[in-house]
Amino acid sequence: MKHAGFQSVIALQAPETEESRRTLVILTAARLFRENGYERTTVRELADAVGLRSGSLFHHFRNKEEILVAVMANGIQSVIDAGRDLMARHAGPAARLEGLFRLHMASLISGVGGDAMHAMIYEWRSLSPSAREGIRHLTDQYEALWQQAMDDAVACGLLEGDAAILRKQVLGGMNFSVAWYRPDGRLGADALIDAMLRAALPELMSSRP
Amino acid sequence: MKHAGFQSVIALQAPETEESRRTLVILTAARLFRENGYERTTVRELADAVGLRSGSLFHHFRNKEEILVAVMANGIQSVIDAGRDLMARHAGPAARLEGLFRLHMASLISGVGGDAMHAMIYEWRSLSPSAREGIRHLTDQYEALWQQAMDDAVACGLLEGDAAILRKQVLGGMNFSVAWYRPDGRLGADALIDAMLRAALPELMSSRP
DNA sequence: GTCTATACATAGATAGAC
DNA sequence: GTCTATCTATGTATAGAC
Repeated sequence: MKHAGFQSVIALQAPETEESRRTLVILTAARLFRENGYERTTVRELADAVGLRSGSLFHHFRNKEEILVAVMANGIQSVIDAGRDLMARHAGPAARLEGLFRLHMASLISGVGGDAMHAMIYEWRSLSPSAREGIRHLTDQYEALWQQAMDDAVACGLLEGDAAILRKQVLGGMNFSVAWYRPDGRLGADALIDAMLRAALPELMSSRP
Repeated sequence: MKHAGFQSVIALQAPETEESRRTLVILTAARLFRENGYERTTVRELADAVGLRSGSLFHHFRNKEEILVAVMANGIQSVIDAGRDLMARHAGPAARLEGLFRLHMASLISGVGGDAMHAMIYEWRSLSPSAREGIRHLTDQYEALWQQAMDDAVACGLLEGDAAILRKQVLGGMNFSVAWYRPDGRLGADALIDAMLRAALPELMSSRP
């Protein structure tokens, strides 16, 4: 089969910039990693899924690990950005905590963001020590947002206990939902987020119906 | 290097039954899977770690997946057994919930049980559909224990909300601790379990110091 | 920037001697 | 029950033409 000719036609219709092609690979990789896991996803499968031959991937990425790093960095960075925006728009500890919670759950459930979060949760052991350090730097920033919100909530009496452990428990409970939540199950996305919020942080909801 | 002679000496000192050798492989595999992940652990590494040549493993297990299944089934079964024993010894919803919580955390933190739990959490996607079904049958039994305790706690007013979601949130928060807990960190094992219990189920602790 | 072709390593698994 | 030896397949990554 001739692939070059096919590619030319596509190029005429929608010229791909270097950046958009790279992004397509990253988003597709995130989806495949979620479906089959990083180790069981081959570069050939990924190449097929984006309409390339396997060798061509290595023009965009030095190796397979660099793709995983890009998937993770891409995903966590967008949640950090949204989280900072949220912290800037809301002042009270209750509103901030609830906002971060809903943002995190929405990221996990949504297709694009969820794929990247899934990789963050399940595939970090496949990173080399140096790559792990780079991703760690990003997750630290995200956790700092949560830590601040938790500290404020404890300081004003909204929550009780060890703020760091509370943060771990709440985030862990959310993250694990990627292992069991099914969009076609008993709860839809919105109902799930509400129910999870009530379960994890009932203090936030006690003044509501 | 001659291996047969070495094996003979060992056999004279400590004759290994079929069962104990199989158990050694399972426990060693659990540890290696935790350290390096199932996909990145080779049958050669596992064989080396138990003092065998790679081909010999396939006398005890049909294939690599069967080892993973044995690791998981072994681990979850021991927690189920301990959980049922606990439910039989305690009657009240509060004592049962706290008991299940401490049992689960202790299993996660302990070396042997923790390795198997780690595999349950991280490697279930490496199972074939049929193997996944078999393991699912076991996890269903374990979750049923929790569901019963949660239902009772909600029924008697100890907890509020959706019992199934509460269970998912609490178990998820615990399970995720394998990703961040370090025994040499700020909290020792006992302090961690107490802090996690306060964070996840503060209702159980409100009547205590 | 993509393709074709392939190098090179390593994986899981098997056969048969002992 | 374990070893030695090996098959076979599949993986990542590279080289060079276009």
